[in-house]
Amino acid sequence: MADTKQDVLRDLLDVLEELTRLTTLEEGDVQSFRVRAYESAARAIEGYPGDVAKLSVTELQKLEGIGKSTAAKIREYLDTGKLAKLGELRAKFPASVVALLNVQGLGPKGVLRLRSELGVQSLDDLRRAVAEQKLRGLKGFGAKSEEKLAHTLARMAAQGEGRTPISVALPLAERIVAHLSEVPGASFVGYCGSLRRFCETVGDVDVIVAATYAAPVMDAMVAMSVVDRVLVRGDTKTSVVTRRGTQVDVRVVQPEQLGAAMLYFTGSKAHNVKLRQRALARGFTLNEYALAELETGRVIARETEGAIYAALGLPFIPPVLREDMGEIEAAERGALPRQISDIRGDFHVHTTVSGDGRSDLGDVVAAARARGYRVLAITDHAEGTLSGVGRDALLEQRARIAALQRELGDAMALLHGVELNIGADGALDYDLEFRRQFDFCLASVHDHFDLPRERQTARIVQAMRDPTVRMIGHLSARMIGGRPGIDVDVDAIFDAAEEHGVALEVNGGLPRLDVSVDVLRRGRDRKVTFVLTSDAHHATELDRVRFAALNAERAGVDPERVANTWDADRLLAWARARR
DNA sequence: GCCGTTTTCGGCCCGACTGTTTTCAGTCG
Repeated sequence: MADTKQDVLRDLLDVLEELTRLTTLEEGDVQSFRVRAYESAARAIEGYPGDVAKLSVTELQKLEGIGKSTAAKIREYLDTGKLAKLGELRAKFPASVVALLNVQGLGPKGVLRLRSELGVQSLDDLRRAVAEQKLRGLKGFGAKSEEKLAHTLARMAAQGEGRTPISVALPLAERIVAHLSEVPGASFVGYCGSLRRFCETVGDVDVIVAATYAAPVMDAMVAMSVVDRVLVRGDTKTSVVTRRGTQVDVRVVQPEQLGAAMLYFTGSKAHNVKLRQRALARGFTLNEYALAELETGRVIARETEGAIYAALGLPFIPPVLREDMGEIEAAERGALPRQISDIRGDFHVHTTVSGDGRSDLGDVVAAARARGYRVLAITDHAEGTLSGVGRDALLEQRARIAALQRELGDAMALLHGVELNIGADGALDYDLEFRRQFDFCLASVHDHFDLPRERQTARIVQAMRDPTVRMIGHLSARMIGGRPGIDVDVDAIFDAAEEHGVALEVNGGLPRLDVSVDVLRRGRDRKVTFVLTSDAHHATELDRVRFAALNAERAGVDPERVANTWDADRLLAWARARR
């Protein structure tokens, strides 16, 4: 099977990333302008909604951040599948040397010195050199940095070099925020960083505290039971590592500087750099304390993010968009994507009828009512999965739902749905006649994750052809930080979704966030309907639909494409439609 | 390597913390 658009894009981004890392070593500087140029080129490619492979050198150069040289390299790679420059650099720096850049605390300068002075060519070499205490004699290193590296290497060996999945980071952050909020004098506590931007994995958790005195906050942080080790303990910044191995940075700022600090620590770095350049062009300078006049130092804005954006001539830009993928330019034009609000229903919810559901039907319905929903589809597992059930249990549930509907009246429409399992060859549970009796069917993959792309794509498209299927659940079936997604041709899925009028789920479960932001970005200009769901297995988990909304907003999906935001009549008509 | 309301050359965002320093380089975000 020929490479699809997504393969080409992924490969191209990989090439640019490798080029960036190799150039970092070549130049011995992460801040090298060449390095930064490659980084911004990658962002431009990532944010381009169309098919990059179709762009000529001239057209590529029109994308911001891509100039003559990088455009030519991109075209060279797309046309020949190779990049001469990359070959040169690979010859100079073997992959095992490049991997040393992953060691926290070790930058390009350190890597180059270790290599030239001690002949360190790999992580194993480094471990040996550290064990033999060879680093302490080296210029620029000492006993203390050697000890630190030993710690870092041990940590890497124990848990891999992985970033922390959002499903771990977000609850951790919320716990820390709650704890630090108790400290007297802390007027605001919140998390920032990539977590606030809702990235799927985070390198660390950034917590920001507004307080006049820092010491009590820092004391409270290092005293938390989740803390394993303290890395840094300064006046404004403290860094710890949790027992699970997640780094947490806590910064204390003066209350009046909160806006500037939030902006700064939320990032992304690229977004911040753009804002500072914008500030300079207006005779201002922007740092984590304030937006101020360059000449006089007079403070222009600092208390809120909104005030700083306003002073830079921009509307507030939601954190999830701050990736320097065109959001500043869009903000300038007044063309930021619309926010997703007024979610009127959920279409993927489990009850105790599923083996893995933990809340009774009545509790789930009450929770949905409390959220002001107008539509709720109950979708327990069909018999095709381990947690699934047979026909009798579902018929019993149907009767209960009918009874509950009589109590509810017009307040909320209850749909008796089911989550069908998509078999290896696309077969669905039960038979067509039985499936037709449901108000709402979604179909998802729960097994056979290793099939080749053609078969994965074919099985899902086959399921989409079934006249009862209204929505495909968690398309990739990935678990962030755990199981990789299945290999599927996303463009073919979009085509089938358009052809058959089948929606794609935006699953709000943090381990899933499926479809991913990448898929959402690529689908936002297609005529595909997306549906936000909680995939709740407990009544309290209905709230996860907000994560689905954040993911869709990250991708800049227009609310019109999101069925949940439609008015109740349209939404209900869509859910009940038959082919 | 990119880019142009001071520029096609000469700039390119900003600060904290650490360790090895005795005034600063490296790393990080």
